[in-house]
This record gives sequence, structure tokens and C-alpha cells, in this order.
Amino acid sequence: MYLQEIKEQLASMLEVVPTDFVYPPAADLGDLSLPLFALAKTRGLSPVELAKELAASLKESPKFIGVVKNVNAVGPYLNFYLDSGNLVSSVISDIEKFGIRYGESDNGHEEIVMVEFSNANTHKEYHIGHLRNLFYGDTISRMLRLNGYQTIPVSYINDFGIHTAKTLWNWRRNPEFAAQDGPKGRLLGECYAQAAKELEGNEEAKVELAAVMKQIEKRKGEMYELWKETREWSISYLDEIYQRLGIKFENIFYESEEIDEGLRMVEEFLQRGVFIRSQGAVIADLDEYGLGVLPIIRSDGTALYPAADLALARRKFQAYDINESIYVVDIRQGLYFKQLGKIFELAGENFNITHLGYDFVTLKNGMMSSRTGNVITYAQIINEAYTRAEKEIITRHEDWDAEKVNKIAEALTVAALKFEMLKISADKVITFDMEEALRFDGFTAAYLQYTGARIASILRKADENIAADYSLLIHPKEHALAMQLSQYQEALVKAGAQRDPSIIARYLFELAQVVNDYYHEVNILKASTDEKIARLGLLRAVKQALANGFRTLGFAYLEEM
RNA sequence: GCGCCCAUAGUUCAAUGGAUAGAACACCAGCCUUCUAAGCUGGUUACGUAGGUUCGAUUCCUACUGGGCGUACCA
Repeated sequence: MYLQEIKEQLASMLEVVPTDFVYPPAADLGDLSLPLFALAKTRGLSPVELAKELAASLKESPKFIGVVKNVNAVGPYLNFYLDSGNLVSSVISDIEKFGIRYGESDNGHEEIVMVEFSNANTHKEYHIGHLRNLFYGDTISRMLRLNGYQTIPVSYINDFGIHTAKTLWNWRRNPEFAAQDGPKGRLLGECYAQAAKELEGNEEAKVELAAVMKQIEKRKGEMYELWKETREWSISYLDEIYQRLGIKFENIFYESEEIDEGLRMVEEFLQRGVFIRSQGAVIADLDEYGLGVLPIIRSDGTALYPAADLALARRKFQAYDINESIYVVDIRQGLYFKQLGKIFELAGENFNITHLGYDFVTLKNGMMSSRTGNVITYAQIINEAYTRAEKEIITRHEDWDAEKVNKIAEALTVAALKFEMLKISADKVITFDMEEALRFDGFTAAYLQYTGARIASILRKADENIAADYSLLIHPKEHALAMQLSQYQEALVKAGAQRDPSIIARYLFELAQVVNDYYHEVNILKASTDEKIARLGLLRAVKQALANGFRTLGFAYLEEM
């Protein structure tokens, strides 16, 4: 990559490392900058003096002049100016060479990483909190792959907890649910919310609930049969969601399929002294490590969530030969994953597990809670987003047929939802606001897609893909555009290393801003022939970079919108 | 109680041990016989408080204040 090579050459001349270079805050200060504070200290000089000396001596060096156009000392900084023609043509040729793989790197050394995310529950509603997990996990998995890891995206569905019993308990006593038409998977969510509300403080009902749970656990009886049937509804509803949002898993695990092996492992860990019995329950006492106590089996003998997790972890490492298992789970479970890691350590299991946490999604009027009904479900948000997108398209394109409107509206909808969740750093609570989230201007997916569509439109009007002399492109806006394009790989590497998709979201937004600026400033189709074909080549490069970025975040590049 | 996280413009978010702390939205004023105005241009406004380390702190450390989360039978 052009920029990386420049940095390496300058670094070796100046006896620094490529990462010492920064980007100046303003274009007139150059393209690359080297702060001299550290270097000055080791040489016993003032940074300002050193800058002057280095600038003067570099200007004398013919080797240096071949690499960059100019260098200036500005205070304690050494500022470098790249030659526009070189910059633009090198960047375009990098992009042409790598195409869909432009930006990829091999930092992961083909290590095999399993990324577990979208740990949804059956028999419960799917809401915007789940979407953050889904999009974050999906993008992390893809980002790591682009950084040279082999990633295995998997999901782990909790189909066996007490929540399933709650839903079934209510389903049975309120026949109106079963009587309703329409998608049953979604209905189960409503049924659960009502059940949770009614079970609160209702001791009589809790006895009934325990009886339901027992049937499910024993895998026998009427409620178990109902569990099997309803479980399928939930699973197909989840499949529908994943398909609509373009999420693919290599495998989906289910708690009901891990629990038996989990219970065996609990016995094993008891014998090995990792777990103990206490107050009738089975626990891991991790107090001496500052990790408190983790209950594994309830005092009534029924299993808690960690039991199945033990078996799943072992399965992952034994069956898939992975180097690392990443759990993309809400940060509130941070303590749980520390406990799980300690348990494996005490048991002598060499499992490299990482909890990749992210903060939760809340609403302006407080935490989401199915009990109080303060929740925005997946169905609500996607329907609302789609309606708005469709309306927007129809007012702009009266001539489009319904099929075309639908196709574009769908792409805009999925992109909008993903981008809203990914553009915020994982360590921030998202306070979800429907109006803000579904706008089409500003820092949004629609802005990015619109930028892409306008480029595509120009390219359609003049499809002259012929060899061009890119060194003609010396306009300052072309220089700025090439600089931004050249930084795509850095953004992807940083995002991968920090496991933070918001870095790519911001990079793309900045790229789109530079592109829009260029679009308004420089005419492409009406330029002279040589300039025109060169500019079209630049636009093709921009299109490729945008498309690669969109794909990384999981949404479509639209030719028209 | 103990532990973890967060605090930047009216709002939602960035960045950085050092060059004028950036965007977006909102508000005001402009730009469609130049390639899609879902766009562009200009204007107004910010580092919670108090110390410390440092040549230099919004960034690192400590305390405080405010908000959130977790902390044995939810997941």
C-alpha cells in the first residue's frame, strides 16, 4: 500500500518507526507529520531546533526528494507534502490491484477464532437490544476475517431456561394466543411478556410454573410436547430475522442439546473439587479470587445457565480446533465470564476464552423491560424503518415499480438499523431514539449509500473504462480524496485490533464527506477527455473502497436510490 | 458495602500526553438549465469539580460529585 510504503521509507531515513507519523490537523500543514518531542529528547536538542535541522538536511537529500515533494519544519513538527500525481495514481492502482480485497491484512496469521453472538432466547420477544448484539458480533466476525483470522460465526440459542416454561404456562391458560393467526414466533414473545407480568408475586402460579418446567426438563408429558412445537416456531422466526438481515452462522448451538453433557461435567467438576455443594445448591466458590460465588445447580436440582456453557466450551475446543473462543455478550455479564474463565483454569482446561462486551441499549424513558412493556421490538423497529424508507423513495421516484421500491427500501432499512448500532463505540450505552435512528441525513447509512448511488450514476452515464493517466489528477480535492482512500486499510486494522466497528463507520462517513465535497467542486462528465477518463477511474476506486467498507459493516452498496 | 463502566457544544457522539478539541442533529443565512438537494457552503455553542505526575493533561494517577451496571440459586 502506497501510504504505508511512504511511511516506511521516511521512517528508515529518520530512524523512527512508521507508526510515529500522524496526520496533520489541516491540509495546508501537509499530508504526514512527525512530532519530534521524543526524538529531540534522546538527542538532547529542542524539538524546534531539531525540526529545522532535519528539514534542511532532508531537502538536500536526493533520496528523500524522490519519496515526497516537500518537507517543512513547523514548530516541533516535521511536515511532509506528498506529490498529488504520485499519490492519486498510486492509490488508484492499489485499489485496482486488490479490488474487493483492498484493505485486507494478514495480522491474524490465520488463527482460528470462533465468534459466538446472537445468544437469543426462544419463547421470548426479539428486541433492539438483541440487534446490537447481532450486528456487533456479525461485524466483528467479518472484520477479524479481513484482518487475517479464520473466523467461525456461531450462535447459541437458549431454548431450555425457565423463560420457556413461563411462556408455555401462559400459552396454555390463555387459549386466545393459540387461536390467533399470523407468525407464531412473534406471538410467543407477547405471551412471555404477559406471563412475566402475571407471575410476579403470584405464589400459586409459581407452583404451576415449576410443574411445567419439570415436564420440559424430564422431556415427557403434554408441556414437553408443546415445548417442542413452540420451540420450532421461535427458531424459524429467528431464522427469518437472520435471513432478512443478512446474517449467516456456520453453526447454531442449543442449550437443550448441551445440557446433558453439561450436567455430566458438573459431576466431574464436583469430583475434582472445582465445584462444591452449598445450601443445597452446587456452586463454584471463587471468593478467594475476588470473583464471588457462581451457582451452577439450583437447590431444587434444576440446572442454571452455566452448566450448559461448560459443555459448549469443551465442544468448541475439541470439535473445532480453535485458538480462541470469543463470546459477544452484554457487558453486564462481565463477572460471569471472569468466573467461567477461572473455573476452566482451576479445572485445568486450557480454553482460551474472551468475553467481548458491549454496553446495552436503553430508551429515553428508561431501561427496556418486557415486564413493564417498555420495549421496542425488532418487529416494531423494522416495520417503522421500512415504512419511512418506502415513503421517502416513492416521493422521489414516482416512476419506480413496486418491486424496485421494495428492493431499495429493504436495503436502506437493513443498512439504517445496522449502522445505528455500529456507529457508537461498544463501551457506550445506546439511548435509542426512534426519530434519531431512522433519519436519512447526517451520520447515517443513507448518507453513505446516497454518496455511493451518485457515483454509480455518473459511472453509468459514461462507462469509459479505458487506461488513464492518473497523474493528471492534481486538484486539491483529488489530493484530499486520495489521502482519505489511502487510509482505509489503517482504519480496518485499527478497527480489528480494537474490535470496534465504529472506527470503520466514522472512516466511511469521512470518506463520503470528502467525496461529496469533490462532487460539488469538480465536474467529471464535462471535463476534458483526458481529465474525464482519469476522474472516472478515480470514481471507480472510490466506489470500490466504499463498497468494501459497506460490506464490512454488512450493508448493500446501492446503484440507485 | 465491595467491584466495574461512563461524564466533551442545546442534544447524540468523536479524537489526542502536545499544532486552532472534531462531526452530526437542532437553529439562522445561502446554493437545483453541473453529473440524484437523502447533497453542498457559511454562522453560533463544549473537555463535571479539586488536587497530583509532566516542559506540556481534556487524555495518565488520586479524591470528590453525578449517572449506570454487577455482586448465590435470571441469562
